[in-house]
Amino acid sequence: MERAYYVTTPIYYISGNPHIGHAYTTIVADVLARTARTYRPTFFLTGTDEHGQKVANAAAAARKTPQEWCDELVPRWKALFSAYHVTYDDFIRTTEPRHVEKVQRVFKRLRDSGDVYRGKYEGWYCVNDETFWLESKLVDGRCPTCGREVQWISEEDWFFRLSAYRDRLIEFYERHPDWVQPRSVYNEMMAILREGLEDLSVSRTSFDWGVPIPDGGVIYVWLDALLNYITAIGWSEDEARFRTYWPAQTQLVGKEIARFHTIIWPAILWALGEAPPELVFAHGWITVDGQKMGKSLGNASDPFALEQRFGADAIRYFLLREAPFGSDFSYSEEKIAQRRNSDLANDLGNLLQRTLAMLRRYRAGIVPDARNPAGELALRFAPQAAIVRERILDLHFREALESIWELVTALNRTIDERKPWELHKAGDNEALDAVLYDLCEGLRRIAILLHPVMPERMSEMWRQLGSPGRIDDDWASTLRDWGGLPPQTQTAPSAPLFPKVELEPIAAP
RNA sequence: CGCGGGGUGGAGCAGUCCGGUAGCUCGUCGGGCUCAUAACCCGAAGGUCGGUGGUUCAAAUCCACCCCCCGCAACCA
Repeated sequence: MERAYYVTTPIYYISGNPHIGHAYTTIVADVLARTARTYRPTFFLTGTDEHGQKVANAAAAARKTPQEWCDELVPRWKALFSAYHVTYDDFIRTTEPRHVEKVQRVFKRLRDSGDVYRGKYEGWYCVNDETFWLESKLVDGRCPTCGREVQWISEEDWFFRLSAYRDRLIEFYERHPDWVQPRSVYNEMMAILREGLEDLSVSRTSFDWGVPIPDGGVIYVWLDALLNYITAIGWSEDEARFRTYWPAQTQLVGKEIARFHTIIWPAILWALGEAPPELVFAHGWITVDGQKMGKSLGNASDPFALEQRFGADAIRYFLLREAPFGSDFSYSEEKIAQRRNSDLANDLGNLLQRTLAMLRRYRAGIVPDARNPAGELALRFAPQAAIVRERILDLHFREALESIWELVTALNRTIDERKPWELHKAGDNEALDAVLYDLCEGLRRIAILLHPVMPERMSEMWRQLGSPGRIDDDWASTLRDWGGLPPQTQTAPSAPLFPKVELEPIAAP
C-alpha cells in the first residue's frame, strides 16, 4: 500500500461571496483526490479562513458580529462545492476550537524555542492585504498591490525569525527544483529569497478578531491560516493520524499567495520540526474573455448560474481541458458551450448513444459474450489507466484528458471501420458480437477513467451500460482485464448524456 | 528603468526550462458512412513561430537589443 495522499486547497477568505475561481481550485483538488482514491488512502482538505481585520470590517459593515458573518457565509461555500460534486474529506474553519487551540499551541512552542520573539514594529500597513510594506515599496503613499491607503502602525509585536531560515530555504529550493511549480513561480520565489528575508510580524493589537495571544493581541491571520493544513489532520493531538498524512503531497494555491506557501510556510514547519509539503502548485487565474473578472461583466462568473446553465460536470471538464494547468486562461460561456457540444456531446455522448442504439437493435440491449483480451482495442486501452493516473497526479490535466479522448476517437473509428450494420445484414454474428462487446467494454473503461473529472455524468454512463460494481472502485480491479463488463449485461439506454446547448447569441455590434 | 502575463496557419492554444522533421482543438474545403445528439470517420489547404542581430552543423526554443498587446479598477484563487 502506498503512503496516503494528502491534498489541500487554500482555505478561502470569506470577505464576500464565492466565485468561479474558488470553484476552480477546489474542483482541481477534487479531481486529484478522486484519482488518488482509486489506489491509495487519500485525504482532501478545504475550508475557510475567517479571522483578520478585513472580515471584521466586512461584518461590521453588515452590522453583524464577525462570527455571525462567517456562520452565514460558510454555507454558501459548502453549497458551491456541493453543486460541483466536490468530495472533500474535511472542511476546516479557522474559528473552530480544534484549530484555535492548536494555533495557540504553535505560538507557545515557537515562543519557547525562540523562533518567535518580542520586538517593536513600525511601518506602513495595508488593512486590505493584511501586509506591511516598506516605505520604498509604496506607490504614491498607497499600497502597491491594491492601491488603497496604508496606515502607519507602531506597536510592540511578536516576530517570527523568518530571516534565520533563508539559507536553509535556498538550499532546499536548490535540492528540490520541482517542489514549487510551475517553474515561473519557483524562479520568482527564488529571486525573493536571494534578495533577502526580513523577520515577520506575527501578532496584531489594533483589532481583536483573531486567535488570541495569552498576554494580549491576536495572531497574524496568515500564520493562523497556514496552520490549518496541519491542525486539521491532528497535529500535536493524534500523532498516528498526523504522520499518516503529513507531509502533504500536493498543496494547491493561487499564484498571488505563493509566497506565503513557499517561503513562510516551510520556515514555520521547520521551526516546528516538521517537513515542508512535497509540492506546492501555484495555478493561474481565470479571466473572462481575457480580462479579469469583474462586476461590470455581470453575473457571468457566478458559479451557481454557470452550473445551472452548463452542468457541473461540463464545467469541471472545461476547466481542466481548456488550458495547461498553471497558466492563466480566458474563459467565456461560448467556450464552455463549444467544449460541451464538441467534446462531450458529439464525441463522447454520441458514442454512447450510437453504441447502445446498435446493441438494442441487434442484440436486444444485451451485452454479447465476445470478450477478446488480445484484440486491437484491448491492447490500445491497456496502458491508458496508468498514463491517465500519472498525468492527473502530475497535474497535467489537459494531457490526461487528451489521452482519454484518443480512446474515444478510437471507438468512434472502430464503428466506422468495422461497420456493425453491415455485419448485421451479412449475418456475421461472431464479428458483430465482437465489435459490440469491444465498444461496451471500451465505454465502461472510459467512464471509469473520466469519473474523477465528471463524477455525475460518468455514473449515469455507467448506469446506462448496466455495469455492475462501483465505478470508483480500485482501478487495479476494475481495469484489470478486457472483460470487466459481464456478458449478458442488460444495458439501459436513455436520454443523451450531454444534450447540446445553444451557443450564446452574438451581441449586435 | 514599476511588476507580471503574452505575441506560433482564419480563431483559441501547446511546444520554449533540457536547441534537431512546427503539434492540438475549432473553423474551412473535399471524400466516406448512415449505427448516432445534422452526430461519426478519412484526407487536404493554410504558418518567414512579433522584429533585428548574435551563438551553433542546427534556433519557435539559447543570448542581446527593439516593437506591440493585456492585467495590476476586490466577486483575488
